[in-house]
Amino acid sequence: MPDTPWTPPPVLLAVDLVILTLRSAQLHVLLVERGIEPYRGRHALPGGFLSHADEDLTAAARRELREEANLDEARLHLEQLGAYGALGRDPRGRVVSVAYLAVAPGLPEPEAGTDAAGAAWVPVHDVEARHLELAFDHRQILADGIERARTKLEKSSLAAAFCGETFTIAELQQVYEAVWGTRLDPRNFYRKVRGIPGFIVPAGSQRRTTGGRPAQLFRRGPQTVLFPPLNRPPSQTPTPPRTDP
Amino acid sequence: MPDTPWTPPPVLLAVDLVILTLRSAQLHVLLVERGIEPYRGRHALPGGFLSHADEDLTAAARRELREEANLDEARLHLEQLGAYGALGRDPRGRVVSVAYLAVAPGLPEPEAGTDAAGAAWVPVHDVEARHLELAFDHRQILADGIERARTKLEKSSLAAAFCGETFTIAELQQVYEAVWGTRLDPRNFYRKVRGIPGFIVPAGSQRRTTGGRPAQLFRRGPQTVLFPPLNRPPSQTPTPPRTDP
DNA sequence: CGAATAGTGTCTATAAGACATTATACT
DNA sequence: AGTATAATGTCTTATAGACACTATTCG
Repeated sequence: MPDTPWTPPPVLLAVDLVILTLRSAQLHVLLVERGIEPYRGRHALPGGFLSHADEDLTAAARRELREEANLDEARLHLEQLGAYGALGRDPRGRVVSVAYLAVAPGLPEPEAGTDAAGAAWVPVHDVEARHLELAFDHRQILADGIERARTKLEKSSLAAAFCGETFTIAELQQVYEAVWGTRLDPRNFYRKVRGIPGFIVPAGSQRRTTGGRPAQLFRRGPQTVLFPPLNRPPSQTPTPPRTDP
Repeated sequence: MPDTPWTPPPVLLAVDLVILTLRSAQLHVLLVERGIEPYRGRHALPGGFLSHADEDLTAAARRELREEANLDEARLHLEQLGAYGALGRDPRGRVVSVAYLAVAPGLPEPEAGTDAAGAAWVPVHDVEARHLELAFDHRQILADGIERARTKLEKSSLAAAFCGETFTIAELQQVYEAVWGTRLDPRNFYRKVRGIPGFIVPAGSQRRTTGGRPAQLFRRGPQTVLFPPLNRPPSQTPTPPRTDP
């Protein structure tokens, strides 16, 4: 253990975003097409390097959210997924990525002519089924982000982040069904959701019509921790949690 | 969006470890006393900078585990907690720490004269109750590590990592009680644990005596995902999950 | 024997899942 | 009326929690 004046090796830090949303009852992720090498032409998660040494990790994530996805940073959920630092993950050299999970309410297609040009919402199924290959280790990062969302639906109010300011119970159910990939009984779901104190609160007795009886509108309540939890039905292929990126 | 040949700012990467174990039915964490500034004399999580640019994050964590804690890397649980990159967290400059959670079976005091000299097992309660202040943002990292352990006990076989190769049901129960900070009914616990397929398997009909009827010994089974889960009893102070480091 | 710890059983309250019915809008 | 969606109710079954008892070692 030498006492030499030794300087730790600098490493390049990047930020990558898994931005999830619901579009026509399907879970989508925002992907960009890479314009430069490496992986030119390949789809990738939006992200980039820290812009300057005094930029916070979260600030960098929010900046990418704004620049690459044209998303309002304020009104969406953002949490860290973890750091990805495997050796060969970036052919350019030693790059460690800190991945973030963002959840946004259903939004229109990213507009051409904006900074978000080249970005597009892609059904996550297309990636999971390997119809679409991603750059770097982004397939793994996306899988981790989806898995995080799946587990957090159970005990947190994350589902509301997929919805707008107000929403119906049926819309909320669609979130659970799309993210979990299961069908839920509307009657049991209704009873369960309304039985969780502080999860959702009636928003005036508004209504919204699509041909049947108008539905009550709700907004998210003060409670972020759900109790009792909404348990995900056991599936045939339980996704085992990843030990380490 | 300029096209100038711009180089992203390099950042120093460190690794910090939350090493948890059980000593006399109390949850302990391994802390070192800092010998140099900043925070000289203060207790801190074991950790350090990446030793060279070609070192994996996980490899660095394992190296610190070996050097600072003198722990056998092979036989313990290790998982990433996340990256901590707040701006003022290290007075020396721009340092981002990737934190890892390690769980070890009950072990003797770190021996003086080894690399682990200066390290000591400290009851986590002493830190939580602010009887002991930690360096940097290590109090937060520790809190996150404990919270991670608490949640993972429910649906993963992490509890077995606190035990030795073989263990009794009562020992396993002590793990849950110490980490969750609750009392559990031995009879219900026994029934529940044995009812989870693949969690624990009888290890020969060994025994171990402390004055009463000898207990069956078990070892961890093949199943890492627990179903049905062991639910943590609702507490008065539910720890809300942290959004972002 | 009595003390101490291990293991098993039984009852009850509560929650989950399946399923039927009523309510309120639309064309 | 007929159709579509929302909301509520009932029944059955599984699970969680409280609690009593038997079993096997020790001194």
